[in-house]
Amino acid sequence: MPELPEVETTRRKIEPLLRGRVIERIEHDAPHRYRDTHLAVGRRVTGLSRRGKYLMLQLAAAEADGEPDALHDLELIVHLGMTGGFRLEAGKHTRVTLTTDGGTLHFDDARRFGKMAVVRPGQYATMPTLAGMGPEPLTDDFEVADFVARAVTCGAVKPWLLSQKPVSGVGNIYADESLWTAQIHPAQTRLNAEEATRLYHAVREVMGAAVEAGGSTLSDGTYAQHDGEAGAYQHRHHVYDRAGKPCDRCGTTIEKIVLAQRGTHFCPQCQKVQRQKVGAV
DNA sequence: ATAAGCCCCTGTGGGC
DNA sequence: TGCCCACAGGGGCTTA
Repeated sequence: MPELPEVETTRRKIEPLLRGRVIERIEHDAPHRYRDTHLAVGRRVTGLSRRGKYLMLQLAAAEADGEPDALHDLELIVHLGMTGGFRLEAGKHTRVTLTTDGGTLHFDDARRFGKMAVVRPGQYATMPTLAGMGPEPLTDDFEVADFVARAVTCGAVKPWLLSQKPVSGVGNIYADESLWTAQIHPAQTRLNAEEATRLYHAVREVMGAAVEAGGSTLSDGTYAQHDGEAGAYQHRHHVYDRAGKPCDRCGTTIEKIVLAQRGTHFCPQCQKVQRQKVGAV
């Protein structure tokens, strides 16, 4: 469930299970994927936060006893990858088992693209995407003027969004949905101010609505939350996984292409590539 | 410095 | 039915 809305939904749902708990064991057999997890043992989870698609558990000495302003001296970073998620029961694809004084959570990850690491707070040198993460789309840190200025020189706009640099947390689904909303072709380069402004507002609108809906869960239920609850935003997709169906805005058949190795869905009528006029006033 | 390409993994579904 | 290929919501690394 790896885009911002799904990660944020996961954060909210597992927070009550973890906040204030002391980690007793973290079991797995892949130390290169789940780095330094032994450092978390014996510490108390004082809070759960999120940056882009990364979850972080704030850890403090167990004696801190859940005080909100306890000095947390380590962070457990979790990235769900493509297929990662927490479960109450162990399953065929359980990769990590996290036991606290309040119960057990299983990290399931069929494709094993998920990662964990225990680090000093803010020490993200081994995670370059996290270290260079752009602003959160739903906070005031995400500023239209800055976004517009960067978009003027950007390469193909969809890969640019996926880079996590202009804004954090946008993945394949929400990139396609945002570009449809803004009526911009995913392969367009160098947006003008008007286009970039539309895209800025589209990203905020789409991400906000998706968080509110609890994210997207595909029809096979793969991306349901730990308690089996599904998100609802999949019912509001306009282009993602809708190739061959009519555009909700103009009725033209939605197309699917491959762009930067990712499936890309768009309306060829509403989202035409605009060539910027050289020397335009 | 930035961008494009390949790679890491496993499972599933469609086409033959 | 069985096999093979293509594809799947991510990110890191190498190369140009």
